[in-house]
Amino acid sequence: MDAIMSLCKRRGFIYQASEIYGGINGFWDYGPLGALMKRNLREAWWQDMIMNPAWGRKGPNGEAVRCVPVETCIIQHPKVWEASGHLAGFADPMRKCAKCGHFVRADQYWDTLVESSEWFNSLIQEFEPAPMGTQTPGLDSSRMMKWARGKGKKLAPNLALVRNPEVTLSWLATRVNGQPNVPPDVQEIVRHVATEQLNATGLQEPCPRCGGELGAPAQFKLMFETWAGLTQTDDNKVYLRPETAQGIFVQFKNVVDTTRVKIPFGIGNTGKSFRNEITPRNFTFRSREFEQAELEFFCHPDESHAWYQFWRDFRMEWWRSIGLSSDNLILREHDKDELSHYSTGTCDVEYRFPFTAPGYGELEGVAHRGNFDLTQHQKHSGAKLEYFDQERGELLPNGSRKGERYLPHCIEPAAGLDRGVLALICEAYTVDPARPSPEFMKFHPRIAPIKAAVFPLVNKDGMPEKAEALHAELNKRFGRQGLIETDPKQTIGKRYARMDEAGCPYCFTIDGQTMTDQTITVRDRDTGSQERIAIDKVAEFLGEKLGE
RNA sequence: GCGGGCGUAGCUCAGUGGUAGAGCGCUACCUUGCCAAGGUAGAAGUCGAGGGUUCAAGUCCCUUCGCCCGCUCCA
Repeated sequence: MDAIMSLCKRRGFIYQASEIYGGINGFWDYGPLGALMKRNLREAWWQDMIMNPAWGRKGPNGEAVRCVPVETCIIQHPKVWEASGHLAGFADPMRKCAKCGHFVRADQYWDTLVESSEWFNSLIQEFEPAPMGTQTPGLDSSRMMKWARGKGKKLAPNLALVRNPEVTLSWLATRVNGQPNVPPDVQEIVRHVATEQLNATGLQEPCPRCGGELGAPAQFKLMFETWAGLTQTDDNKVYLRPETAQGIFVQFKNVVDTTRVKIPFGIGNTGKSFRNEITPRNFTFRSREFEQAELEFFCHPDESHAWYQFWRDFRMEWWRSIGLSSDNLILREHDKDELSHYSTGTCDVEYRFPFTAPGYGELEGVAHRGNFDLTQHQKHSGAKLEYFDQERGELLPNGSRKGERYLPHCIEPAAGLDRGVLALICEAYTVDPARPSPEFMKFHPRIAPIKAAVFPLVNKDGMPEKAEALHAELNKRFGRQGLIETDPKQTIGKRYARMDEAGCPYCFTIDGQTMTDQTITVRDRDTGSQERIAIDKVAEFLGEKLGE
């Protein structure tokens, strides 16, 4: 991975954001080649999902797949995120241990303690089992003292009971003798052993890991906040979207009402999203600002599972078609218990990145979302989002249908473009020590930022002029798709090697023979092999390779 | 947030408290007739940042930022 990151920097694929200021955690910029490559990926998605969805295939309903685009705002009405569940889901109250910095979800505190706290499970064995019909375990202060000085010291060094057993245990006699009829339960006992100075601090709750006292629950803000308006008041608070999908759901009705689309159809949206990841890591894989390419495909509930399978299979095939062809790419269906209650299927397209291996990292999620989102927005906004399907319902005497009103179900293939670029880079990166240029990038021609290069074999004898003419011709025809390079300087091997490292699939070289018979050599990046073709067939050759 | 590692030229990395280095790459010229060939010259550095110790700090100490790894988290 280090070698890949180093190449990314060296050749201008990916830079650290704000690098001259020391960088900023969780943000990355694309250099010239990276920006071209990402554009190629976005463009491929756009072509194959919006302009010519699923390569013109028929869907499970037997008709061509129809999709339209939208481009929605990063900032939406705050209620959008309330309705979608992000505001609640993205802000789990967490408690932080003052001693070791460990985080615990406040709502799962006791479960976490019982399930995963070593010291708690050790300490509890020092209690006598509670007699039948009571909540009170038998307590023995000398056993607890012994535990505090032995096991406790190792397992829970910051627990009050361990730091100061005499003081901490002093409550015990008072408490038990004072209220013999209301014996303490386990939670109360735990609070007491975490409390050194009852009068000063009140009862405390211990960290499941080290026993130190936990702070009050604090909101974890996973959404970026800002203010729409000049004053930073709660009234003006807005959020940067954590996913592009909600913009689609919110505009669903408008698209239906204004563009003559008919169910089933999809709405696509690409753009930046933002999440305050707790731990941005693994190069660009988990960034705080990232770009998504999402399609929300709306269909009748009865057809939804068939469409789910359709998109799941197509998306897998699509990633393969642009270069992720090895078995590093897998499709993982979520288990039944992993599914949301409204979903009948979700899968991830996953790639085995060098930093996840032997595991996999998610590239794209294909989710059956049911009508969850439209239901939520209908409820929160009060707007009617139902679709009136004139092709369904019982057959009327006049031959038309009565129609059916329903909330469509939705299949969501949601791809991460930055993760896509990263996977394509990892997949393309190849080292072959047998080659003169051992390090090279095997990009699919459709994705490659540099599409071709034209070289004079040597910089004299009319070759550079000839090369310049061919370069101009190719550039005119293919320059919109990507870079067409040319370079008359230095030895041919060096120029080939440079192109290999940038992932340029084809080099066309003018040599002495060109002068006499009007042929040039084509060098294939992956094999290094060469063939001669006529100079006036070069554009045709390249067009074919680029999939025109 | 914790623990570990790292941070010196575009890249990979040397550098013992005492003048800032190498290889590759890059630029120019020469040479060059198919795979990072050779020669000559050149440009390129806030030694991550800030503070401290010292006559003197890339080197020692403290703080901080970033990257990588392991925990933790991941709707």
